[in-house]
Amino acid sequence: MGKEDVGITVSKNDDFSEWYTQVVLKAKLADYAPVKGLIVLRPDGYSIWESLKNTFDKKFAKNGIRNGFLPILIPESLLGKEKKHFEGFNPEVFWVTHSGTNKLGDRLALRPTSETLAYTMYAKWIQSWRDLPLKINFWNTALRAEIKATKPFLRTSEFLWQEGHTVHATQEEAEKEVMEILEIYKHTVEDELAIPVTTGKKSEKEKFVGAVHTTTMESIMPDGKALQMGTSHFLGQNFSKPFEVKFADKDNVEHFAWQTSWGVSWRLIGAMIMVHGDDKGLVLPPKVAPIQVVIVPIYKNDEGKDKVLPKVNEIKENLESKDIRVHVDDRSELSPGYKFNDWELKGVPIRIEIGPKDIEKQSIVIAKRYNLEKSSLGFTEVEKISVILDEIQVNMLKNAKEQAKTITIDISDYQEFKSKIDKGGFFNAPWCGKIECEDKIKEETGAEIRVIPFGSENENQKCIFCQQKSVSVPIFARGY
RNA sequence: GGGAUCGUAGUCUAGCUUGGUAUGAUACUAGUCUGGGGGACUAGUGGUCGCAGGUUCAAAUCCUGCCGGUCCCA
Repeated sequence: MGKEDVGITVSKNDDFSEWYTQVVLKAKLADYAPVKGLIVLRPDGYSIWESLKNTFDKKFAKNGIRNGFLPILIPESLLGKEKKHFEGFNPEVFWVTHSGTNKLGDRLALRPTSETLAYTMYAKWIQSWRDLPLKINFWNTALRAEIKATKPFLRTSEFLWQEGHTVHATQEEAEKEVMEILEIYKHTVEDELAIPVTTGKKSEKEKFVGAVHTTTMESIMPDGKALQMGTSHFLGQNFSKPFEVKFADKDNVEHFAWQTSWGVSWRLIGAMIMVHGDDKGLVLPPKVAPIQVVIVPIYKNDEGKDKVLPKVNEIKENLESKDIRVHVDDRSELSPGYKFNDWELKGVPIRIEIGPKDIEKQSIVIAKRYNLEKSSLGFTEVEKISVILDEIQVNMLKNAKEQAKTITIDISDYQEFKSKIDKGGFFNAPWCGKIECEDKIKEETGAEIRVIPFGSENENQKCIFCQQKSVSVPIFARGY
């Protein structure tokens, strides 16, 4: 492998798809498993997931949500209990048909999602209004067969996610929960991953099968395609009726409960790679970076080593005492230049260089990954690094917002829309609310309604397709 | 769902048309010199040529099926 093969060999602009795959593999976030459509998450990838998980757990807990765990197998009879829901998932369900050599009577599904199983249990656990609300979140994996067009983190047959399932006594309370979750999602993605999102509702056509309505957060990727970052569904009584999730109210009258479900997956990691990465590789937001600061010591001989290393360790301990995740790259067989490139490929937010010259000058060299800027910092100013990490986090979100803005387009002329769609982007286009127009637009342009942003209701414009009075201005885009 | 294309050491690759037991680079190991942006030299290690059948005296090479990767169109 020559110099040109160690790092990323294509430019993000020239071949986005290839670039993405190389970043995932070469930054060692994940690798392909022996079975088609499945990937193995490596420690650096899993660490990012764990970081997100920790943040979500804290926020969920504040909302009164606790974690539980569901088994992976669901009997066919249960899965089929809510008919629409079943039809929606059926093509991509993996089935277990045998135990050893014995054929099973009732096939078992590898969960594509757990509504049916969770609500079977909920029906047993809920009798009275005193049992409500019931709010449980499950960290697990879901399995949905992806036969073609698989992509690490974005389209895989098994993916890590969380699915939350709540039960409420009233519709209002359930709808409020849906929105609170969406807010948690939005803030977590923006604050931790530095990715701006647009929140709103899915159209009838695009909503979760089985939901009354689906709220979503969508982001635009640098190649102009939209990515669904997470959804929060209001299920109404669509599941509580077939699954008999009932409770006796204060007046002792039995009611079907109101439910929600919601989830985000490791797709968020894919989004982070796409939004922030560059031609040198991954760029990690400090908050989720497994290593936030890497120190590369530089010396020529033992004499230099004796001068440099004590300072390196001192700075390392100093930073660790401030809860900064630090790593010293003391590999002796590699040149400093190699290490610089290596850590840039892996996306570490800050690199510190300390060599004999720095010892003399009583300063260190700092290189920021996200903008590749180098500067120096006096020994006495080392504690500023935690502030710099915060600045990087903020600036990354700011940059991502600007990037998103440049590929978001207000449009009202259909011909113009058609001519521009191939380049990708978020298109804000007025719509009459009819599924016929939505279908036609998708058929002719490949673009679908990704999200009807909150507050985009608008009756003063004309539908971009049929020219009739608009009801809202959704975001149309081609998606992942 | 339809089509195309690829698979040889950790990685990239030559060889395949015209069958004769695999080429080079890099990585890896050891040593010496090096070290502030992908270092140099020397000596080594590493391969059931994706898998399974078939044709043949002989298969990386020809044939069939399967597995896996990638891309294009619906």
